[in-house]
Amino acid sequence: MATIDDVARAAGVSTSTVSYVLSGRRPISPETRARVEASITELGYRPNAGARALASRRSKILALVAPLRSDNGVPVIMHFVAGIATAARSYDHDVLLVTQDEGPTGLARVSEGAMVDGLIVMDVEADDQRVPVLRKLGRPSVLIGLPDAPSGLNCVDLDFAGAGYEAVAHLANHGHKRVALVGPPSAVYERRTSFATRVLSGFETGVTTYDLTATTTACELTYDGAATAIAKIFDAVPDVTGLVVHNEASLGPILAVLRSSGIVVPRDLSIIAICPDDVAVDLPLPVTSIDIPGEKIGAMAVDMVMGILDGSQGAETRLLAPRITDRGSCAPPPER
Amino acid sequence: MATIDDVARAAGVSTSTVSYVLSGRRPISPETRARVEASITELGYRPNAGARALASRRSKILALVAPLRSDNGVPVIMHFVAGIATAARSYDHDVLLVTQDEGPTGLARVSEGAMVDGLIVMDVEADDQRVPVLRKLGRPSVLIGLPDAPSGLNCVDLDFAGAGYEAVAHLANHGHKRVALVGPPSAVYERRTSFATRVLSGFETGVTTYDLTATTTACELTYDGAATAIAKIFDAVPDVTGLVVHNEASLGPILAVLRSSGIVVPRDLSIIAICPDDVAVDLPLPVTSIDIPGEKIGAMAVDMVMGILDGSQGAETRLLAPRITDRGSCAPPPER
DNA sequence: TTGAAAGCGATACCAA
DNA sequence: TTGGTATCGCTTTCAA
Repeated sequence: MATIDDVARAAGVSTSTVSYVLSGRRPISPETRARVEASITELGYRPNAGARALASRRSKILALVAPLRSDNGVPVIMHFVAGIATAARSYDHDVLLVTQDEGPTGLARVSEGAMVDGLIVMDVEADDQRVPVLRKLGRPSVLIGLPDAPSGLNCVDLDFAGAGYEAVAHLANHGHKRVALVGPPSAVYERRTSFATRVLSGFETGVTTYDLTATTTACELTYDGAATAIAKIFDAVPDVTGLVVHNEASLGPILAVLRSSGIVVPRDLSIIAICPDDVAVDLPLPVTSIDIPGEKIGAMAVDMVMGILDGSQGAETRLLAPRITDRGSCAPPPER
Repeated sequence: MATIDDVARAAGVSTSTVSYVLSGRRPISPETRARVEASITELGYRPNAGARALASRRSKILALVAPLRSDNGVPVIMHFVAGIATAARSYDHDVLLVTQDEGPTGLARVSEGAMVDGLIVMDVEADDQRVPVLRKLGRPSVLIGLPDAPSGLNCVDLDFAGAGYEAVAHLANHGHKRVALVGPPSAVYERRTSFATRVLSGFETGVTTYDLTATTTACELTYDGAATAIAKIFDAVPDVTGLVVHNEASLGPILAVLRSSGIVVPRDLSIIAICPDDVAVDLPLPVTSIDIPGEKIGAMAVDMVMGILDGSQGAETRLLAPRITDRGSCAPPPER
């Protein structure tokens, strides 16, 4: 490969001039710039990433710590990753994938070796082990999610508590008195995954506010799991009329279970989901839902990291307001 | 951060000695090694990735070009990515995520800048634009999939043609005479995505070999899509008795459509799927399937890249033999 | 507006 | 078994 010196020689200028043409950090005369750019294309020159990182102390790489397990919506993860990857490229950065199961060690590894300029951490738990590590590292980082003690850290996410609340409110406003929450698999709760517990608390706030009768249950990602969850709910609140489903993967199975039980949506039971819009649409019956805008949140996370990197932004937490799209799966409860 | 010189000073040895302790490329006396290692832990030293990459011409990073769209199984992609990320770590390498939609440019960018040591490319098309680019780059690379002209390149994948064939054979051996293939969405065929066309051709070979009546159809990833596909099939081959489903996302919807049409599996219709095992299990009715072992294939891809990197391996293509797991969704066809 | 040269922090060759 | 040092390819300060 051609080096920056090759380019300089070919263009008849100094090395530094080529560097400045590339970075734009100082004015270059149009003629010089043209000659340099010509040589660059001619030689097919591409700066060496390692050398650049060494000299500039910037790798132009962001670490993304993503959960590659699938005990909880896979599509939604994809949306986040896609949003992050795309946004990173728009800042001329790349994304290094660090798997969740490397744990806190993974963060230290890529950060301390100066392999990455910043970190984005998904699937945050309430008492996340990585939070203290992140603080120590002192590198720009953004959490997607909301740990118990987010002070000094940057967080971005959907306002899941708000989403839980609004879902209940939506049902209550339709006149429902008995509602239930179908959440993610129990493992997600056991990890105290931030978004799961936040939806739960928002749901409970709503239930109290509107003075409803309610029950909640986890839901495993199998058809059996969906059937069990539904059975549990009807057991706990026999004449339940409204369902909040925060479990994209189980949405299809749940609808199937309901139909085969002769329960008609929304005549007998209203449903509102918290899931990506496309998931809510691609069902036998479109479901009213609160969108989880993964791509947007991912892009925001990148924006925030870049903001910290260029010093234009301090620690903050951004929670996106929940937005309901009515698809007709909620109606007034049946007369008793 | 501490540098290698800091460590050398602290341990009272030369820089090169520290380097050799780290790399193990030359014998070091136990005492020296101990002192150096002590200093390393004490200082919390971590080699600078950029400096190391520059000097050694090895970044210890592999590029993974993955499709972040979702017009075809998302879980299966996750499996591949997980397998690749995990295997890469076992070789002390990291994974840089390059999105599909950067196209051939993305490959050149990370490769020519020496950002990565090797590339793994997923979602390969028959006449993939990236194949010639890959050849030019001259960097170790492995395709997951099989392009039309794979010569000189390294490929690894499930033998999808074999899978298509074996699926048909499985049905034929149960006595079926009229079968159908439900494939991925039409967009996947239009891109001439390698795995889709290979299953198709294997299916057709099987049909010819066993002298069956058959039809094939794409299937969009919505419930409507599943219903349409089923309707089409029964339209083309009214008394079809065996189904090969190569579309993990539609498996659930298809089963739902069948049930609501009063078609009982496997009494009226036998089904064999080509999908990851876990998908075949987590259905209202477990389905006999040919596994797509994403993690394993991903790990093999990494093994191959590493093999090329250390010169122990040349260009080759590895196709994993299809393996059927019987879950009882295939039975002899109903008497007419 | 441009050039010269001193780093950046490792690796690995040449000596001893 | 160990040390000294040139080198990797770029950025950026200092000078002109």
